[in-house]
Amino acid sequence: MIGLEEVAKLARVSPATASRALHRPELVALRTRERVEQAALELGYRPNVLARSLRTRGSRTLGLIVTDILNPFHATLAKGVQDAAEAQGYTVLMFNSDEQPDKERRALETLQGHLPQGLIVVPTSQTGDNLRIVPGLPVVELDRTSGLPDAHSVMVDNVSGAREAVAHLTGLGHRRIGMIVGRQDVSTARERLQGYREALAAAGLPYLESLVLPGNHREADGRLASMQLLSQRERPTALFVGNNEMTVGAVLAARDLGLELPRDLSIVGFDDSRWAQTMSPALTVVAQPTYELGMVACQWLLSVIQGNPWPENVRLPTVLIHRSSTAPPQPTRSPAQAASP
Amino acid sequence: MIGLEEVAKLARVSPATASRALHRPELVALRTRERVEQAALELGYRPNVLARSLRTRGSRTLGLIVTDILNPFHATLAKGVQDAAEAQGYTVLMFNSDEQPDKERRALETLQGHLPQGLIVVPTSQTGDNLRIVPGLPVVELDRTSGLPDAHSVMVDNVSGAREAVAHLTGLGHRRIGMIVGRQDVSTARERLQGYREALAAAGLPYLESLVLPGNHREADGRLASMQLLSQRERPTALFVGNNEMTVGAVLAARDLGLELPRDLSIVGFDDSRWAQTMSPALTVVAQPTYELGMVACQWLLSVIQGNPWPENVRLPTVLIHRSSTAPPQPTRSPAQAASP
DNA sequence: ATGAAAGCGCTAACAT
DNA sequence: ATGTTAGCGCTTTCAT
Repeated sequence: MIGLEEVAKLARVSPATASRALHRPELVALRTRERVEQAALELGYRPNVLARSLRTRGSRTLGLIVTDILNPFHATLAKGVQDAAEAQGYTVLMFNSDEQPDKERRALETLQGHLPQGLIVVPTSQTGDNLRIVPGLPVVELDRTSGLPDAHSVMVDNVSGAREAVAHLTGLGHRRIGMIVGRQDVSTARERLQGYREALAAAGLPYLESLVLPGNHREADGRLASMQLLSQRERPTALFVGNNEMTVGAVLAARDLGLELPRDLSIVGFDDSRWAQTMSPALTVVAQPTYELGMVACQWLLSVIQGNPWPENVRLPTVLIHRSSTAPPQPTRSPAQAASP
Repeated sequence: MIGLEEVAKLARVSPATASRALHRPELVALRTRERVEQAALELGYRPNVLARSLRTRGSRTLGLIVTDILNPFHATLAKGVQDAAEAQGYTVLMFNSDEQPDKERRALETLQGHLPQGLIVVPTSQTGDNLRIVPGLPVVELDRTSGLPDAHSVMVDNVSGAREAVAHLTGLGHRRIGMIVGRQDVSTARERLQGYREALAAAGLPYLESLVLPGNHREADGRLASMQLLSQRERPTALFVGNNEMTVGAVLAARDLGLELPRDLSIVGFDDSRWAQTMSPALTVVAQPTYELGMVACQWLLSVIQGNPWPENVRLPTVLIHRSSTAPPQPTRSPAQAASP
């Protein structure tokens, strides 16, 4: 490997000067600087960031922990983070917690050894505890919040997004609206449920526990919960589903039950995706600015690392995209359609 | 930060002994070792991997460059790599080339400073050149090959996968089979085209250039190419599409043209996905062992890093999954159906 | 404006 | 079996 010493020798200066020439140009005479730059170029010099980090205790490295890299939503978040980091010359160490607090802990332990300068994390239920592994590290929580009182977070406005989605359904005339909701120890799930309740209240509809089924954010859970919900004697005419994966499950459940969208059932999902766009019928969804979410979180973190104060927590807006999976409920329903299996 | 020195002090040994106790246990008396371990635990000691790497010139770090992290195929590859690396205590630095040789080059430059011990790369067209940035680094090419004569690669058997797909179509009785093929500077595209030709030949069908349209691996290209292909006077009765993204485009094009699958058109895609599974009709595809691909590549690289010789290049098998988008061609076709727009 | 020297935290000779 | 010493490549005082 080409080291600074070789460069210095070729440029006939000391290693110290060579170092300064390359990243403190103002401290060095123009002519010497040019010589050093020339030498570096000639030798193909690449600074050893490990040595630099060790010395400066600043690694130009950020940690990123997402809960499921296979979920396109998270992949998009990650891309936003990476692009923002790269633009400022930072390297991202990405880990995957798979929603498991234990894997998150291990990721943090590994990460710590790399002396990251900041962390962006999509929290699990134990993030509050786990973060004690990296005391003093600037942390931005992404998409959800761990609930730590001094947490800094970049999220979408889940309450309003959910409210808008459900208001759309009530506006169409639906009065029995089911919800498949995520785990209540995840902040997004709590907030989306709240939006659902608010929209019902605004429409003068009662909140019925029997219409709200929990799922564990995965397709299979969404499918199971939807099956149950749609097999009730008096099944809902519309469904609001709390995340992208479970929405897939809901659509499949409807299909299994022979329900045609939107004639027999309206569905609104949370989070847009190509899948939602290309399904037939195309899905009405609450779209999130996913890429921006990641990018903003990263820019925000970098700004703090560079010494600026923490800004206020950020809430990006969602947009309801009206496609073809929602329609007014059937004016009349034959008993056959309400049959239980 | 807690350093080895603090641990050593608490355990009343020298830093050197503390270091040995923690990762060369056999060189240290059992009792001292226990004292050191205890001390490390008590203080929450985490080794500074930067310092370690600097000293040992071995960073326990691998580079991974994929061409599109938003493509679920690549996300799955990445997960396979990460899981395999983590299992052996290696950290993965992941980058995204977006199919741009230039971004690939920058990724390699950044990576080099981190002293990676190996690299896994999904090559772009310039990877051969770019790899000169990291001379001597063990490299595994994943999914595709750069064409370098001494490249080591982990791929699927594209020729046979494509051949099987097209043979399936000829077996159903199709005689006009179109193909949407990727860029010919990407090895997978070349190989899949070859499989297509072989299957046609085996069925005694001529290879018609007019039935083979190129696309740039993206949905939009697939859609455009399919539109053209399906608007021909005598349009194909079946389509073989060279990758997952373009298959989406092909399905949308068919939909736009009012063609019903599989009655008016059979489609086989390359690479399975949830989208392919949940589309209606569910898509017949050539499935790849994507996760295994990433995992094998990583295990392979690690084995080489640990001093073993390079194994033979690996070709994992594909599996044709027969779903509902393929059927025998219509026995008769009314002129109306073959109309051009 | 430049150089000499020290040291980031760790590990590997080399001693004992 | 353990301690002493040196040095990985870089940056940063402190001199000059």
